[in-house]
Amino acid sequence: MASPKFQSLRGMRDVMSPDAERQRAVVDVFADLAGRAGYGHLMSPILEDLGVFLRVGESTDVVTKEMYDFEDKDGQRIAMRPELTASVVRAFVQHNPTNLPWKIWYEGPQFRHEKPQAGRYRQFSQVGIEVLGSDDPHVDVEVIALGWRFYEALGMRQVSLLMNSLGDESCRPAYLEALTRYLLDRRTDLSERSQETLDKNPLRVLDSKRREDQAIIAEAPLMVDFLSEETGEHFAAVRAGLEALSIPYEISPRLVRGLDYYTRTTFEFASTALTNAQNAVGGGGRYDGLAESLGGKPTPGIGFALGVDRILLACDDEGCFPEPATAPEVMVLDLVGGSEAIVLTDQLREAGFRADRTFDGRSMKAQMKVADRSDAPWVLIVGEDELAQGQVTIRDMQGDAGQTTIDRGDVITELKTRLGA
RNA sequence: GUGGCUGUAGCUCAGUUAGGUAGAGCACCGCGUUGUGGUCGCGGCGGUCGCGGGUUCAAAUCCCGUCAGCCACCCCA
Repeated sequence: MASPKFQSLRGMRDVMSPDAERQRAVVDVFADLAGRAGYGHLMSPILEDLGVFLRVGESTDVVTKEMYDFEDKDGQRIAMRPELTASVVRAFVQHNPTNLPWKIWYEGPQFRHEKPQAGRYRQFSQVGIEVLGSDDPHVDVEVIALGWRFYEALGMRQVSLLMNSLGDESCRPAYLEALTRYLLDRRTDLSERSQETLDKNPLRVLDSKRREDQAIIAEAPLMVDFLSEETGEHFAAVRAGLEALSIPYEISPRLVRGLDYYTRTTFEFASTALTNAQNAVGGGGRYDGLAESLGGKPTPGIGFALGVDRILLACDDEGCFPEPATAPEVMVLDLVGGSEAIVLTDQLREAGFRADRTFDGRSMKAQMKVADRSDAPWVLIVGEDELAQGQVTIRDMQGDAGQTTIDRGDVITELKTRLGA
């Protein structure tokens, strides 16, 4: 009886070598950039109390329709995090750090029960930063600039930065009223879907891509025309900062982000190298009311999340950020069995070399093929003659040095010399 | 969640139109050197044709269902 075969769940995949090394390298680049900019690392749990996310978006699909949630063995309502900002703010409120602004970076998997597609997975990975405790527009600039520099560091060139301000409580209500009135007047001309959206969150009608909505959206009142003096100045200061850094951006007055908590500065990074609908490689914004809604003191905050999986797809299209090399520096061939090869390989690794070896006592020809495929530049051959003489043969696999037999005790220094040259 | 396209060896795919009982290239293994890779030659392993059911003397091929991937919508990273 054959046992049933299993496969990974829908929308979830095994990232295998060398893609996995590449993904980790992306995170390493980000960690370095964020660390040098004064951001500490936060590793928060993948599971949170369901309430953490219910607070952040009653009209967002991410929270209302796509969340993996369940009751655990104690009967507690648990969610697998669909995003990380809410977790970070929960951690901020819980630990109440006193040295503000609190700047952290993070990385890790998130879960959304969506219909999968290239660049859209049910388990996906993001890197991001959050800053809590300051509403200085220069914080906005720093955050956005860090995202921009990150794409640059990966070699991405086909990224555009879209900027908008969603206003705050001083001006958004007036705008919402104007927008709602405008849309209600044209309600029956809107798509069915948009009519539903209109009832829940009029702002979101603006990012409909349905044809029948486009004419109405094009004429709709814009938030940027309703910004209060203070909010308008804040936005202008952010823009001036980006200009001072020569970071190109585009004002996108209909940019509305999916999470409800955004206020004032919002932005999105879109890849023009990605031809499918999933072309957003990052996004973020301010959420000045979120800490309070999670039980903390009123605290301004801003951050972004960048999609690692989509970034790598964009890198494939742009031909940038290749997989890191994983080849060993030296391969050990074992023609004699016994313990000589395991000891030699262990010593090489202890000495700091990337060292691998062959197994299974196959023919020398077969072992040479394995060594060749490994791309190791040097091969060490442990054969009967060598063993008897206390020697090892070193062979050049890529250059024209051929092979020579050296004393067993000289292997480490000899390899250092050859790899150093 | 809605609609559409696709699913044959580890990988990329042909074969599906006109049902007759499975192929190529690459990869892998072995031989050509009784201790030597990359090129070349020869040989070989490998598939319940996504899965389940139906029609038929006969199904990779036709029908139904189901699962998965992809595309658009939606959503968003």
